[in-house]
Amino acid sequence: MYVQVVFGLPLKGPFDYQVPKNLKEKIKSGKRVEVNFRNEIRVGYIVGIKEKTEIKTTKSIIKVLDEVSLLDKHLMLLTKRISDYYGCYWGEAIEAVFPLALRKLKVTPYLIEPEEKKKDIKVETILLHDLDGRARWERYIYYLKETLDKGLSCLVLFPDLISLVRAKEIITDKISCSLGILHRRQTQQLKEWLKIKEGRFNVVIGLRSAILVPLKNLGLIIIDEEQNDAYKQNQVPYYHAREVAFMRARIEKIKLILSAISPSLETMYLVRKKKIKYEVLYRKEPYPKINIIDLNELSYPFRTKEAIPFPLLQERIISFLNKNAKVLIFLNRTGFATLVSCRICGTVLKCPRCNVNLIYHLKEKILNCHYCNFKMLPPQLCPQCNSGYIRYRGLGTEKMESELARIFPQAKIKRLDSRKNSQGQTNDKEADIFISTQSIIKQKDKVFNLVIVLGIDNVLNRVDFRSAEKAFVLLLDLLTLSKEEFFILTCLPNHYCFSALKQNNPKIFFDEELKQRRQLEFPPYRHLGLVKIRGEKEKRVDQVSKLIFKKLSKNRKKDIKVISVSPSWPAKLRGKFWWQILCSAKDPVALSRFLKTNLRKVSRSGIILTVDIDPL
DNA sequence: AGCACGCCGACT
DNA sequence: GTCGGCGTGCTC
Repeated sequence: MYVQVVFGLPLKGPFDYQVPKNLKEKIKSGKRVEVNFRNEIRVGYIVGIKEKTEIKTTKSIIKVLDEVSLLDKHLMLLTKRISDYYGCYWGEAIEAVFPLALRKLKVTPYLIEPEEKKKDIKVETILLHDLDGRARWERYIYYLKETLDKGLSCLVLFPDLISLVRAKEIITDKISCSLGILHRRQTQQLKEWLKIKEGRFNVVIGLRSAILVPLKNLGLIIIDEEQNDAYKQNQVPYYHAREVAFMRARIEKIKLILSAISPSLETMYLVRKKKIKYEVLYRKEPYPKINIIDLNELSYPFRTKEAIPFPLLQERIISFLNKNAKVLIFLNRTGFATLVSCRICGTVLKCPRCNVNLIYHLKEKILNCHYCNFKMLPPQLCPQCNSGYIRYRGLGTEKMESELARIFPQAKIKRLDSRKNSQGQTNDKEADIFISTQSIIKQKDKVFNLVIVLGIDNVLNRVDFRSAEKAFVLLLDLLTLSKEEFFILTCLPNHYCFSALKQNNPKIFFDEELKQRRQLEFPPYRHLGLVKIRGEKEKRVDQVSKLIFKKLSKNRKKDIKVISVSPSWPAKLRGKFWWQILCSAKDPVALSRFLKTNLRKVSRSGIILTVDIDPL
């Protein structure tokens, strides 16, 4: 008797191992085994059992690590699908299911598992378009109760810890159930995971990786804020939890609910094709008055990016301050100055490892790289020409804070930085003017009478086909935090993002954006595959990238497009040079298969290659 | 991924 | 002659 074993390594397998007589009873697909692989003791995952093998010299299994199979047939199939879709190896996808402790040689005890129940569920996918921002919970509770009443269990995913903590409170308060919580940073992760495996919970909530929990008798999956980038895994297997949720719902034949204030184009496309149901939850409170300010019409100093056009807004801010109302100034850039340069020779201070502009932070009095976190003291003299005239230009939230303090000395001003926000601290409710970056959006309990959006053009002007989508998500999120008045300052006042917002009609945005995506043949009409090439030697990375591009172009099959080869942004990161090759196809499985077979034989010394299907 | 094997240039 | 960079192939 032999078992087929895969490993959490980029290897095509499976590998056959002999089963000693005394272990035969314990063998089951989905259990982990201790084996010798290349003279190393490793954890392997059993994916099959067979009587014979063509391999001449097989080794024996050393130990079976689990008393019960940790991957049932549903999860086994799911990991296979993930590996086909994202072009990783099966073992890598299987490993993503396990908490860190179980990827090592840790023994698990005998667990009593729940019996399989018959599922009496309407198999469907629904998008809840939550324009209110808070209305979704009523629907969540309805669907959760419906599923629990049928004796089935539910899995609910949230994009970040703040939402997860809030969800725990709401569910504990509104629903009688046994609630399990799973995320990668918790201390009791293994314990909780094994409890879930034992069927001790009928509702499990978690972050991205929870989409792979071994929860039996699943009847419902909910993905909260489905458009959130946090659902995309940024390491192998690069999966997106929403996509995996579709796969899992299909395998388990269950209900899937997606929700968003501003849904992803991928999901909206499925709504338009009538593949999923669409339910709009309209805003309960009246909409704020929306003002789009055209910066082109302002006189010189206020038109530039680094000046704050407060003369224009001063009167509005003061009138709100007089009402004792709350003001939010949104600016998506932390730090004080975003451009530090020499007044004499023009040299801009850049990160030595990433070659991007260093940001000056006033509080810590340091220059900081926002990509690799490199830190240095600001030089007194220009490193290029030795002059003593260093200029601090560009606007960050810190400079905004000091400017506001100068203009509105009577107001209490609070700057919310992402570190504080992610801790979930909310003891700063008493300020008049809040200054914040993107991190404010997670704080659904905060509401502002006046919201002023600055620097949205930085998002719109990014070289990224999703830039409009990202800007629109941001604006709709901010709109749900806004009560009375909403200002956007932009040099692009005619952008369809703003028209859709102003007319309270997201359809305008989705129509235009989908039209453009169709013309460009970009997602959601096709799937992208991004090959990233990185290495220490700039010239070599450049050459290899172009070589791979040529090879891919030559070998490409019908339906597959090999679009471009170019340096990434940033082109240099942590001392390594980065290039990328972009490909697209209708069928993601064909795309990853094509890339896998063609990249296997490419020379790779001094070069690291990664493939990301559906990159964000 | 890591490691061994084997090919070819350059150099104590 | 051999040291070593790097392409190729294998791991049950």
